[in-house]
Amino acid sequence: METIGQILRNKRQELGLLLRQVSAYVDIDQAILSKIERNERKPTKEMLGRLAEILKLDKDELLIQFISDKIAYEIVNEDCANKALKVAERKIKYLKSHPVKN
Amino acid sequence: METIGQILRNKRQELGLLLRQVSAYVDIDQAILSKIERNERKPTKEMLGRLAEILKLDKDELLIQFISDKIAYEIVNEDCANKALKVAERKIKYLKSHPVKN
DNA sequence: TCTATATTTGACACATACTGTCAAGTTATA
DNA sequence: TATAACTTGACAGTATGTGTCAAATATAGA
Repeated sequence: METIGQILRNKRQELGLLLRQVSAYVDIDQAILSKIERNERKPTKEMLGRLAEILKLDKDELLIQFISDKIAYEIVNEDCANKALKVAERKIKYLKSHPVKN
Repeated sequence: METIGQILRNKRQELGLLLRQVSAYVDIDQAILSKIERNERKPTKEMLGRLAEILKLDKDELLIQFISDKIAYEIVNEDCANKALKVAERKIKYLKSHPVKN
C-alpha cells in the first residue's frame, strides 16, 4: 500500500528526474518536495496538479490518493474508524443530493 | 440526516436541560456549547464524552457521528469523494494490520 | 408591554499549527 | 575524496483554532 509520497518518489525516480528539476517545475523549494515525498508535509492541490503533469501521473488518481491518505491518517487510530467511514459515506451522499442554499 | 450539533441540541431539549446546565457539567463556556450545537465549533473528545454522559447518549455512537461529520465536511466538495473514501477504507485496513514500529 | 431568562454573537488575547526560505548537515555516487 | 543529491532543522510570517467575556438578541411569562 503506497502513500502519496511514495508514489511521487517512485515515479520521479522511474523517470530519472531530480528533486531539483521537479521542484523547479512545480515552483516550490526542493526541501518542501523532499518532505512531501517522505510524507512530512502535505502538498497543496496546485502542487498535486503540477506534479501529476511532470510525473505523467493521472491527476484524479493522485487526488484520490491524497485525500484518502489524509483521511486514513486522521482516523486510523480510532476504534470506530470503519463505522465512521460508512456513516461519512451516507452523509456525503445525502449532502450531495441536498445542496445547501447560500 | 442529523449533524452532531443537531443531535446534541435535540437531546438536550428533550431532556429539558439548559445550555447553562450542560455546559457547567462539561466544564466549558456556554457560548462554546451554543456554537457546538450550531456546528460553528467542534467539540474535543473529552467534551464528547461528558456530553454523552449528561445527555444519556451512546459515547461510541456520538464519536462516530463526530468523526463522520468531520470527514464528510472535509471532502463533500470533491468530485472523487466516494472513491477516496473507498481507498481510505483499504488504507486503514492495511495500516491496522501492519502496525508501525516506533 | 415589561421583565427575566435563555441563547447568540463578536471581539479579544492566546496558543497551536502550517507556510516557504534558507543554510548547514548528511548521504550517495563516481 | 570530491561532487552532486538529498535531508534536516531553525526561522519568521501567516493562518487557524482556543477559551473568555460582555453585549446583543431572542424567548417566555406576568
